[in-house]
Amino acid sequence: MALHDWNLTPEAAIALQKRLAPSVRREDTLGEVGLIAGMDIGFEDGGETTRAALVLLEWPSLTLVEQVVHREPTRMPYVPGLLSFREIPAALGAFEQLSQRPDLIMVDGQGIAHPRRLGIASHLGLWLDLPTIGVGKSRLCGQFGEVPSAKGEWAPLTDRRREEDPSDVSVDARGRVTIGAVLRSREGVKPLFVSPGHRLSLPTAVDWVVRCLGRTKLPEPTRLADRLASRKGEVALSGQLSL
DNA sequence: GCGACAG
DNA sequence: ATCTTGTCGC
Repeated sequence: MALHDWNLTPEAAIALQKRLAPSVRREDTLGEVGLIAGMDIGFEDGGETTRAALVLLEWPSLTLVEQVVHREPTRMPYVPGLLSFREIPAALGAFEQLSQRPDLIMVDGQGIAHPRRLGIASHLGLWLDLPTIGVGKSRLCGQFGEVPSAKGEWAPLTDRRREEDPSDVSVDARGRVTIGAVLRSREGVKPLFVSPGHRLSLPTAVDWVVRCLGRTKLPEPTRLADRLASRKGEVALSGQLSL
């Protein structure tokens, strides 16, 4: 299927997610990490234009080495659970302009913390066959208790087991599985929802997000991508170090 | 049938 | 996500 054939009905999109979800890898397959990408989407013209922003940071300096913005007409509406079909086409357009392949990608949105375990981070990871982490600012599904107040600590995000979950996942006494972490990325601020996208485990996903944290709520990769996607013009070259 | 609902 | 002014705090 071509990139632009994603003119699916909600039913077809859901069927596709169920078919793809089993291919998502939740084990660590990370190699040496030297480049980390951050991806986010923004909109213009009241939503008619989709703007994909991509930043590439060098690890461990977290120095910005490349940034890309790609614009194209919006072709799908926002539907909870089907976000990837609306945003991935533009994201891929941005990746085509990137001169280097990242070793890890942090995406604004959920990974497997999704009703069918295929949030935008997982879907993008599958498509690019690269390790991805979902870094959401709010919850899509799942339940969680009180989140510790110290930076770096987190509470598990759990959900009832779904057919899309692997046969070997650990299920608790109540038939629930852990799909992500509600992370305190900064004291006194609403927590982040971190979940594995593709090719890495939850502990590893949380580790990388924490390692990329500065003084702000969002880790550097998505913080810079966020800024590039929201503000107009390309504003990331300098004045990036908030560490 | 009644809520919940990434960006 | 985006539309928007002022305001609180480091």
